[in-house]
Amino acid sequence: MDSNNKFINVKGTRDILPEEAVMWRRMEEIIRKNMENYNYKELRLPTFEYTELFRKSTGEDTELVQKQMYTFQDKGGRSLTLKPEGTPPVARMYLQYGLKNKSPLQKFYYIERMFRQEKPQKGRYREFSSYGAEAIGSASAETDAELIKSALDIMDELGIKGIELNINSIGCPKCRVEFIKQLKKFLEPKLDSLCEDCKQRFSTNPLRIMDCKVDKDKLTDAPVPLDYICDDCEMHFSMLKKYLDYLNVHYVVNRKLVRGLDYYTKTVFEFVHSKLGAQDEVGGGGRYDGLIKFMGGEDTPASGYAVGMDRMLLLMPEAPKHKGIDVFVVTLDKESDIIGWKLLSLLREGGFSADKDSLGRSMKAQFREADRQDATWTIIIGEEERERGVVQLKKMETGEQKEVPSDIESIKEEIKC
RNA sequence: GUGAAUGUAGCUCAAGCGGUAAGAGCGCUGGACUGUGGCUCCAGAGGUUGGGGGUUCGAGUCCCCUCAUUCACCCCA
Repeated sequence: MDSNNKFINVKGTRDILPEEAVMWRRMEEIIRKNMENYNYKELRLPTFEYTELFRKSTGEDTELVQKQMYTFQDKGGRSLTLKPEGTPPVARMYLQYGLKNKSPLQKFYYIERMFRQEKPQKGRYREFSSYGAEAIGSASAETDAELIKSALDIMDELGIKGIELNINSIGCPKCRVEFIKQLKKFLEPKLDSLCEDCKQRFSTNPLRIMDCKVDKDKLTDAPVPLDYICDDCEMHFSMLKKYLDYLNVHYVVNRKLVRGLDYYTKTVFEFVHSKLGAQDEVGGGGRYDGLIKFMGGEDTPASGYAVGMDRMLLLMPEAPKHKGIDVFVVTLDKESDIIGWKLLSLLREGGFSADKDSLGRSMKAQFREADRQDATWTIIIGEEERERGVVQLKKMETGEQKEVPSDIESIKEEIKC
């Protein structure tokens, strides 16, 4: 409640009113259609998971786990967390149900609400929606390119222009050891001049220092992962670029791109758009070859991404109008109102969207309502019509009106075209 | 978590240096047109100016606190 003692929505949550809901539905339909064209199967995730799942898989040292999770204890004393991202639950489901046994490559997508307790601002909410895609079982750069292309297809079909794709490779655990050694060597002499966060990261997660905005001037000459990646990773990255070229996908290699979650290996990428302000990332993802094994499964390569739907919505062109209803029934007296009420039900049964006044309003007001509802037809029933067993059928756009027998079949015949 | 800006009708916004029932447009309701929507005209409803405290003869306006929103930092979708 606010201080005016009225109920309002919780900070960081959003109410979606009918006009905007039309946009959301369209977005969801386009996501589903495209992901299924790519043969990804829909998964529906629980709203909350054991806190351990995220602590372990997302990474103890990540910003997300340290300060953004909605964690609570249930009455059984379990520590639970509202899911802040989709990849760990998907990986858990993959393992829990032994899905590798169905086929060595499993491809999933989901459309879900996520929860992170951050200070809200443009494009950043505490409850937000994202869709994601995960391909578990393929080590090929072909799969990375396929994932990237699926996101671009969706944004394209939504009418979003001006998306930029950044890609990079952060190497595998093997080559990262050498890179981190070099990075630390470079940073050590400057350590005192770095910001507080970076001083902390130096020991916990030096990779993250690379995309620090405060210290970026001091880092222009810092080593980047690409300089140290092994032959295998190098090969993977050049294959990725080749596959993207095959698809005519335009990309920028951003050598400083790293991601905030611990499980990424090799390929990382993000989609950005300048219109979004500070939160310019529409979506991002990468390869996470170590995660499945780390979570107790067999050594299984995997790759995936997530896109912020709230942010996509900000980029979508103007809202298509809510479709109007087919028929609005106008009645002029009490007895006609009963007839109209029964007719209304028959129209709905017959597959037409239809409505009538239920507030006892004047005829003029009923017509105004019909207009507001953008009704294609109006059916008028009054004393005269009742006595003669007819109704007036008016086409709202032209104002033409004709008399039709009052049985439902005759009416349906007239309005179906 | 830190910083800045902003809170006036359902929405978008007015209200000189503090000055005497807080206004407009849109929307809503009704009427002009007593059985026909949109256009036009007329009328009406709707506000403790986010909340609390203070200064003052007097506060929407100035000060303090608080809450909310927005944008940015940070981080990410």
